[in-house]
Amino acid sequence: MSTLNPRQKEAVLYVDGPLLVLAGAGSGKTSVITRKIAYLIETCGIKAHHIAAVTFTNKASREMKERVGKLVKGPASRGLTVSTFHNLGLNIIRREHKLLGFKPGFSIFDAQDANALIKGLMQKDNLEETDLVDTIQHLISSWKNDLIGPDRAYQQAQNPNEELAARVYASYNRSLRAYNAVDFDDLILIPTLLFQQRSDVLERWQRKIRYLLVDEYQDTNTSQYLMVKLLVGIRGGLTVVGDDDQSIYAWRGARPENLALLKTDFPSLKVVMLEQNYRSTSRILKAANQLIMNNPHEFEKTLWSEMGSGDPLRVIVNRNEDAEAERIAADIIERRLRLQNHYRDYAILYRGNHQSRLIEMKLQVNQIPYKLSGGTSFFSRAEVKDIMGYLKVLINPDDDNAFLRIINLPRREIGPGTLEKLASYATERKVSMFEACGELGLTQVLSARAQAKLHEFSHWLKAVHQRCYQNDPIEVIKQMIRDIDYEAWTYQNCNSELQAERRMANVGFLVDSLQRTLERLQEDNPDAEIDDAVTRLLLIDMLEQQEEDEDDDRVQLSTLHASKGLEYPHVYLIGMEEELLPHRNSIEDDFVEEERRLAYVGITRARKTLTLTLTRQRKQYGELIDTVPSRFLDELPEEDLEWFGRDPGCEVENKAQGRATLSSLRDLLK
DNA sequence: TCCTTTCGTATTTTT
DNA sequence: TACGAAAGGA
Repeated sequence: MSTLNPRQKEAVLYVDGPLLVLAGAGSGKTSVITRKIAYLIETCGIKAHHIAAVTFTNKASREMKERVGKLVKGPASRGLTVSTFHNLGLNIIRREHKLLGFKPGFSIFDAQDANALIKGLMQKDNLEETDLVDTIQHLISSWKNDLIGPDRAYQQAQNPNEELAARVYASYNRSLRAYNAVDFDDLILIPTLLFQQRSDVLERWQRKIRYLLVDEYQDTNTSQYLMVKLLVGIRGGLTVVGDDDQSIYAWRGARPENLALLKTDFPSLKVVMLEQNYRSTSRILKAANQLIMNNPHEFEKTLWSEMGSGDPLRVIVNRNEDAEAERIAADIIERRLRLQNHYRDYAILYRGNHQSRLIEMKLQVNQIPYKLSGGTSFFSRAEVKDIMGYLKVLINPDDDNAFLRIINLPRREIGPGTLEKLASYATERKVSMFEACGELGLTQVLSARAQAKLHEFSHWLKAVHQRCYQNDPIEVIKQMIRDIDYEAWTYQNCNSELQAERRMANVGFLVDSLQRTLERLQEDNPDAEIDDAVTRLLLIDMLEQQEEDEDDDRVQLSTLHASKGLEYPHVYLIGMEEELLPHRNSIEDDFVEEERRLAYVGITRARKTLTLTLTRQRKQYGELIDTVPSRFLDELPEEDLEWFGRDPGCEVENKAQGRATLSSLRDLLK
């Protein structure tokens, strides 16, 4: 407790009612949450299994678990819930699945699955507007986030497109039910609706969760907020931590106004402000403060630190994006040698993913190791989807979506014609496609050959399913992957041997993760079965875990969005131009405030130095465009900025200097 | 079924 | 310009 400042202490000690902690960037909010959990357990005598801490990402929840584990030793922390919103929702649905009418082992549809399902539904109804699939998917998701059901969506529809989307929404939900599946949004929506409708169930959960802590509160959407409100009830055992200035996810349904709403919903709300920053120099913070002052505020806050004033912020103007990338590469090489530090101390942040390409190229040329955040997530890789498809069907034979993915993979000579007939037969009989495979009525519609193929497949799968619940399930699954000779299939479908090897490594990693997940679940609950583990696995992004093992002295490349929550000694914020940051679409739609927060997030990632770069000309859609410096540059304190290449003349000199430094450094290294 | 060509489009992304 | 998706041909 002695390591906390007075504000932080106040936030930890206040347990008499609902509390809002407005935690500025780098103000030690994770410390506050973890210490508060320790305080609740050790001093307030609240049992760990009555406390839940909720985050948005797996990464955040993993970090929090780790830090609580260090503070609260031994069995006292047993039963503590630290999880993502979605994982909490999943747990609630699992526990209440009977009441909700789900069979155990229900599937979770990710965005891709949902997209495929919507497309399929529209094709089945002979709807022409297949180009609207993405729009409709997005609309359905926002409706779900706003707790609007298909009926109300239809009533509220403003135009024919929305009407169509509402109709698709209804059949989409029916299909999910038929498949014994839920989508990501349902993981929050379904428990929330259940709580609204069944006060007895709500009370049960309120008795279980007596104190709730929520991280990154500004990122909650309407259904998440309602879930929190219902769970907390009148008891008021609630601490939320958030920062309205770091709200950068409004475009995907986050409601930063939920922060202000708390005041209305909990009149006794206490507000604590954390303004001391432990990360950045005061020059960086001054710039951040001055920038964000241009946004309207519900809560005024000003960050300060005792880290010294530090270097001025550099602003480097380059001729074009090529020069920008080169300049940064040279700068990193030069600084690393001069400051005797590591590649991992540097981060390059940008607005759009495409901006990383040129940078990557120049880093490669200069042999600077780098790590790209984001990219395709582990679960969207084809090989992972394939095996997950098998696992899904194994634990939930009703999942037609997964069934269709794997039925002909590897080739089983079951073509589209057969599948179409099977599908319509299954729909007619109101059974899943897998179930339909074994039915006798198929003789009427299918050739003997096609039927034999289907039989063969369904028998085999049924056998695997049974063995899964009798013997060591992981061994059974490994055998299954050998049975289908997935390895041969992979090698056949890859361009290079290396690619195939990587894919098989991913498959191996998937199975290992499944095993670890199962073991972890069985520690808490010896009855846990393979279906628990598979469902759980769907919510974990293993890419993060995987990357941690690799050697990590690399320059970090990241979008501004993905950089939230992280920090680096030296940050380059590139592309400080109008139309890029703020992005042109945001300017048009008047969302500049969120773009400003995005810039704010970027600036506050930096600990020691911050370098802002821009170009005079940039290629846009193949055309060379004269750029305008970002308005955000004008909003920074001029006296703390050091410009390079602002006048056209000295920029040439700059470049020459950069080249010279670079080549002399190269010689030096040889 | 695979490969080529053409066409359209062009933030941010977690679960 | 540069990519991915969809369509068309072998």
